[in-house]
Amino acid sequence: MEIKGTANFFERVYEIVRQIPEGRVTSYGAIARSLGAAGSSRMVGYAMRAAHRANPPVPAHRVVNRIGVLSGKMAFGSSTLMQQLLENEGVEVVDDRIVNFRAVFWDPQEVISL
DNA sequence: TAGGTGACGCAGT
DNA sequence: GACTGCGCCACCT
Repeated sequence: MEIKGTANFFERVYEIVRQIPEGRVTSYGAIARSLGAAGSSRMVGYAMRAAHRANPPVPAHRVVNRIGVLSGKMAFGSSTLMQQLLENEGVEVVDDRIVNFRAVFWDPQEVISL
């Protein structure tokens, strides 16, 4: 299914990211698939980089790459800020990588299938 | 107006 | 099983 009401690709990405529960994370690829743009995972990452421009701001720190690495921590201004935010939500992060990534992984399809 | 960039993911070797 | 290269498409300069 596709989300309607959101004309811009970026906003569609933000819509999904905003649905991520606290203490959970997801991957760019998962979001891309949810939007029907499986091959455009890069676009999701690019959208996240500009997430700070979104209104209201999206929890971009809950989005990581497919292996659970905080690839975009730099976009937060501080290399440790992203990790701090995740740990604050109960997500364990070691060496810029999420521990038990599979356990805290949240599939966007879960909401879309509503 | 046109080109380059980019928080990734997958297939092939 | 692990590593490298290519594709993808919207936004920014």
